Amino acid sequence: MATLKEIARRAGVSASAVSAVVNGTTHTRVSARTRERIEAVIAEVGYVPNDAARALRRQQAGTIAVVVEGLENPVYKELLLGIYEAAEAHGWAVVLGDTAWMRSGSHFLARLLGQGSIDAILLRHEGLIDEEVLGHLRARPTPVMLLEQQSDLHYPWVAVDDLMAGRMATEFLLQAGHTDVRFVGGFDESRTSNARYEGYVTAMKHARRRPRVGCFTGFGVEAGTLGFSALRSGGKLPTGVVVNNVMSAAGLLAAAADDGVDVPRQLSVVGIHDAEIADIVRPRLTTVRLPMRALGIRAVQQVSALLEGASTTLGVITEERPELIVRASTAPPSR
Amino acid sequence: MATLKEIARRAGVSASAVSAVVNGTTHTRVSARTRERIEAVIAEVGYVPNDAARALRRQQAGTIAVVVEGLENPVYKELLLGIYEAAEAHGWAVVLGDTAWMRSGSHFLARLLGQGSIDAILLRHEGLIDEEVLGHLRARPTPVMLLEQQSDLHYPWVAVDDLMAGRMATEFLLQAGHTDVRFVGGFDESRTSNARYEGYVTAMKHARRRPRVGCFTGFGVEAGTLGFSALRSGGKLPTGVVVNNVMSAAGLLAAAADDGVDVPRQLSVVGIHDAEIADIVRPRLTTVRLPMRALGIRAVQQVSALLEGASTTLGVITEERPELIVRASTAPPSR
DNA sequence: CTGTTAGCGCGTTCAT
DNA sequence: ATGAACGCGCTAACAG
Repeated sequence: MATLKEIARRAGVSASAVSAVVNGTTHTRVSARTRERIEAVIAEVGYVPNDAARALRRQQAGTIAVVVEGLENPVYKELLLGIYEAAEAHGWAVVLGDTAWMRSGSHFLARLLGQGSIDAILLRHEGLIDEEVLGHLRARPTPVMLLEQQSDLHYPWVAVDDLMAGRMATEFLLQAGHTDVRFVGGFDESRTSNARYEGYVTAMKHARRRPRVGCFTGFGVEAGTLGFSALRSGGKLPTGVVVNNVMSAAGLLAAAADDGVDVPRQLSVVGIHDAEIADIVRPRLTTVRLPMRALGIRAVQQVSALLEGASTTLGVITEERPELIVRASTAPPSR
Repeated sequence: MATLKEIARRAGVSASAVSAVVNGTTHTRVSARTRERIEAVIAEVGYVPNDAARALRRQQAGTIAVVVEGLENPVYKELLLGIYEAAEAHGWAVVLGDTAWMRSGSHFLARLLGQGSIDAILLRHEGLIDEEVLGHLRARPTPVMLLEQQSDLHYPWVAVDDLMAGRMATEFLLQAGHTDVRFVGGFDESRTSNARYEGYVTAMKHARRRPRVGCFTGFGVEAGTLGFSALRSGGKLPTGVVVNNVMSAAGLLAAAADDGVDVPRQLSVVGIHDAEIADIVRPRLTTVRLPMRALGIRAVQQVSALLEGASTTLGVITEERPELIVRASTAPPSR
């Protein structure tokens, strides 16, 4: 490949002149004529700077990594969009990975841990990462920002208002006249689950209804089917249920259908998080949309500030609130 | 951060000795005693090699990029798993991106184009990428391997047997007694769509049934709803339909339900590609599972060979065949 | 068996 | 306005 030096040789100028043209630097000034010459040669040869050399010299790679748990989960679509947009605006490329890849000894982890190719890491996990891996990460100077999760390791974090989301979902059912509302799904070491559940409890207490202990069955679709079984086997079915995650809500819906339970006439379902799946299933799912795009943007801003040595002001973002999207899986109780 | 040189200084040895220990090289041999000293210092200081310097020196980054169109599509789950596993086995880290990020001028694209941080690119797109971007890519020496797509730019490619998949789906319906079977979804510049459609046509002709011109409505969920409308407005509804993509099939199912059409009694639906969604919707979708994991593994092997200067033997992989997964969206025709 | 040396490609300071 | 020289951190060939 053509190197900077090669371009300089061909254009009959020094390497620093080429560098100045490529980077628009003012340190080394160059006349309009030589600039044109250089640009012509660059275009002709198809020169592109070597990122490794640049990263080494500049001591930053211009790339941030985003690692999420369960990449195939559609709820990340908006988040990634926000991250990508903000990162580009800040001059960064973003690369993605799945937390499942962060195994001890993996090359993926090595890339995250080793300096020079990744400037910062945005990490979205559910508290299921190997402590050892987290320890490695902690030992490195690469800034890590947690998305939707807190850590006892005192990492900075940003999150949407999950408590509010849980509360909104519950209040919606309560206001529709439901009295027996349950909370299903999630994982008790997860901040999001706890916050959403807390929102549920808050809303119930506020309405002077007795909250029931949440049934934390996990995250995926199967968490919904499991959740439904739990409700089923727990005596009388409630008339309303708030599900921790839209995928689980879809699973619960499917289980209800298989069991002959009519949604929404016998059971109203609200899922937290909005995704395309909500419009695919029948009945369409009522959901609480979370401002994931805003979260992504905010995360990038924070990490940018962090990289520039700023102290971190973080936590729950407030620029945009969760939003209830009423579809067909909810109705007033039929009795 | 601690550098190699720093470790050498602290351990009172030369840099090359440290390098040898870190990399397990035999070029420079080192005694057990010094090795222990060095390892102790490394552990104490928490030294990790600088990837940028390594990449510059070795002239390879140890990272391959995978760029897919519509990252949120669940059909990539298996593919990415295969790629990740194979890449790790070959000593590579893999980073992901979405084709939507490959815009002219984006930093993401710059990282793909610039040498030193990415050794090879695995690209899965549907023929919708900017020609200009493709041109840039072509001008670079970084190997590009196309997944599930061919290109007029003579890139090497690998794909699963999409034709077979289309054929299997169609034959299944035919054998169940259907005579009016249609093909819906996809995009006429896409190799996958064309291959699957060709499979449909082949099966129909083989059964001496008249294939109908495919209705190429796109890829997503909306392609299914659009497809259903098209069938609806085209006179008598067929009794069976092969849908290009499982997401579109789910969309078609939803549209059918909204229209009061009973699946599978009035209409049998087979989706190509298997994904969790097939088990979420009701009725559950009959699908043709494609060996995406095998495809990912093969792609990595190919690109590895390519990087080592081998000539490329490629095309449709045969180590694993598509597989019909019968669920509840198909039945014999009711008349 | 060990240390010295010479770059990899680039960006920047300093001297011209 | 321009070029020479140095070093970022690492590896591999070579000398001891």
